[in-house]
Amino acid sequence: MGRGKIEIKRIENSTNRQVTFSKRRNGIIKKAREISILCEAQVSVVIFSSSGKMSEYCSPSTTLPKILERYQTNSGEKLWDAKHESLSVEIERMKKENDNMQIELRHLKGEDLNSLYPKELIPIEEALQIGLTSIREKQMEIWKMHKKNEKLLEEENKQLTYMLHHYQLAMDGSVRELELGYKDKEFAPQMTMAFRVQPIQPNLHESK
Amino acid sequence: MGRGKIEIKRIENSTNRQVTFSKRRNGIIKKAREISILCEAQVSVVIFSSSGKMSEYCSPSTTLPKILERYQTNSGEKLWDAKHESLSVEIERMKKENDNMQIELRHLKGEDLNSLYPKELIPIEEALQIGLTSIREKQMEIWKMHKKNEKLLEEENKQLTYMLHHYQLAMDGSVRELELGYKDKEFAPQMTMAFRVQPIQPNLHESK
DNA sequence: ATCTATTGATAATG
DNA sequence: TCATTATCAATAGAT
Repeated sequence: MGRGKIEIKRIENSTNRQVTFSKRRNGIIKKAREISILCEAQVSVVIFSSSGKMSEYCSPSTTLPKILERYQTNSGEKLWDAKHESLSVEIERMKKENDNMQIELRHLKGEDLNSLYPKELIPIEEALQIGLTSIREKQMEIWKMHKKNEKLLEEENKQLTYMLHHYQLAMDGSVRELELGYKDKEFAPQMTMAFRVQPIQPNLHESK
Repeated sequence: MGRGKIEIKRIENSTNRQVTFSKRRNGIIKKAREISILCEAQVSVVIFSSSGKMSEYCSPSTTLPKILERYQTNSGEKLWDAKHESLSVEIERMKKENDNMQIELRHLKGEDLNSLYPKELIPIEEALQIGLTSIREKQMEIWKMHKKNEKLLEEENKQLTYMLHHYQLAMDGSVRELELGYKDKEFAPQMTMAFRVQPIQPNLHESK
């Protein structure tokens, strides 16, 4: 149909090809719309041009996903289920892993022990023993840290008390000097600064 | 095109509709094939007749899943990703659950304790203590069962020994009677049968 | 894009 | 469903 018959093979002229694509694409979509209406058919057409431009048609009575769903049940072909399958396998794998851990946890917590053979109790007991030892070591470690911290604070306290004492002596001196008529009031504060100590900041959470 | 123009609206005559469907479906698929070849287009056509019969065409250079993949990236529409997403969410959820259990297990085994606050050590210690108590109770229970079993076996032994003793006495009697000329040899075995006891069959795995 | 000669598709019919 | 064919629709090539 046209000014001449054309062979059905790739159109070499790029412009011609592009033009023919446009015309025929419109034709196909028009036909798809017509058969949808005339025959109550459900039609889906998806067309990509060689340049990558997409065109589509879908019967108004449906949607592409619905058509594809129907396609799958009808053809038995998997369009996207293949992708889903790998995910389902992954879920199955994790579920098993989950169950195993759940069971292990329950056993460690002393539950469901009847489902075990007597022999199987031994490694669990050992694990618990090791866990308990570790926990208690950790607690001991923390307790020691607290203790050490206390000691440091006590020492700091002692030092501060000592400083304070000197400061008071100095103040008393200043007051006396003031009373005696000394004019230079700058010395006393400078001296107290010299006695100041670095605050100790032990960190109880250093392990976190 | 045909012996008369037709209006584009539902064909009421069912037979006509069916025939027209067939013809036009072939026409569309032919056109799809042609544009594929002429213009290097990628085309997918899926048609369902009103009676549910499916026809499809897909360019030879591709497959329907590939076209749909391209459709999705091109249109941004989700064809199957909704399902895909829900599965991904499920996987994510399980992964988190998994991780939590993994951590709990490690803590119970005395690992990674540095990642905990001192306060958090206490419930773990308690859980371990409870677990250990349960395990040991279970072991004690099993031990008692063994013990009980032993006792039963011992008793059975004693009984059997007693029976054996009687049997031997009876045999001795028979022999003596035989020596004294008694003819009735049937009595002795019958007496031993009367002494037989039921075997005791304790089941050490009764808890499994 | 638009035009139009020509081929292609198909409605009606058998 | 299949074949025929008159008629309309699509479109190739030109503008």
